[in-house]
Amino acid sequence: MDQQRKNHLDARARVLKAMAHPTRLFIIEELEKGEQCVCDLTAMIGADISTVSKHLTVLRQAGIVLDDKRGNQVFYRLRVPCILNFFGCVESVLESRAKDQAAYLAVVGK
Amino acid sequence: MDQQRKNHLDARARVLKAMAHPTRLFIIEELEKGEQCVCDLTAMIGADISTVSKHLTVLRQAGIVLDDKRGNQVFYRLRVPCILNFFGCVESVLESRAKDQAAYLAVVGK
DNA sequence: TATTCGCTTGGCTATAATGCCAAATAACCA
DNA sequence: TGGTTATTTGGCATTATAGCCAAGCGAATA
Repeated sequence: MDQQRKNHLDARARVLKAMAHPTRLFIIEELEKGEQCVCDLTAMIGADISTVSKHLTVLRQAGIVLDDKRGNQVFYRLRVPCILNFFGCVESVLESRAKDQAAYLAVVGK
Repeated sequence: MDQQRKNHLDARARVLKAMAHPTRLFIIEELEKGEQCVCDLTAMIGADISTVSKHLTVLRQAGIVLDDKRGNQVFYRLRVPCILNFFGCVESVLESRAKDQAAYLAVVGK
C-alpha cells in the first residue's frame, strides 16, 4: 500500500469516525433541516451542554460542520449538503442484516 | 429524542464506526474488486495476520462483509455492493476543507 | 499419525474516546 | 460595572479500540 493511498484512507477514515456516533448523527440530521444553535441542539439531545459542544468540535474539526457566532449564540450548519444521501448504503447494510436475521429466525423456528 | 430514533441512530453509528479505520477502508476497497482470502489481504496490508483477522471480524459483525471458508482458507466479500458509492460525500467533505485551507493560505500570504 | 498451513482467539499494553463537573470566556443586559 | 446567558475548555474517571505475540483449531498434506 503506497503512502498516497494510505493518506487518502486516513483522511476518509477521519471523516467517518467523526460521524460514527449516535449523538453526532443526530446533530447531522437536525442540521440537514437548517442551522441550529448549540442550546437548541442540547435541549433536543438531553446531555450536558459541554458534551454537545465537544461533539460539535469533533464535527467541525472533521470538516463536516461550520460554526457562526451571532451575539452570544453559536449557530452550526452542514458544510456539505450531501451528508444524508450518504446513508442509503448504511441502510442497505442494516436491511441486509435484518433479512439474514429473519432467515435465521425462520430456520430455527421463529 | 424518542427510543426508536435513538435505536436507529445507534444502528447507523455502529456501521459507520466499523468502517472508520484506514485498514478497514482498504479492505472494503479491495473487496469491491472481488472476494479475497485473509492471506492476500494480510500481504497487501502488511500487518500481523491476527490484526487483519480482527479487522475482518469488526466488518463481519457490522454486517459489511461475509465470510466463506473453503479448504483451509477463508474468503471475504462485501455483503452490499454500494459501499464505495457512498464515498462521494466523504470526498466532498475533504474537498471542501481543502478549498477553505487553500483560501486561508492565500489570505495569510501562502 | 504428525506436521504444516491458514486463520481465529486470548491476553496484554498503550492509546483514544466519552461524558460529566467545574472553571474560563464572551456577549449581552441592568 | 456587575450579573446573566451561551458556549468552550480543562480535568478526570470510565470504557473502548488497536496491534502485537502466543496459543488454539480445523483442514490439507506427508
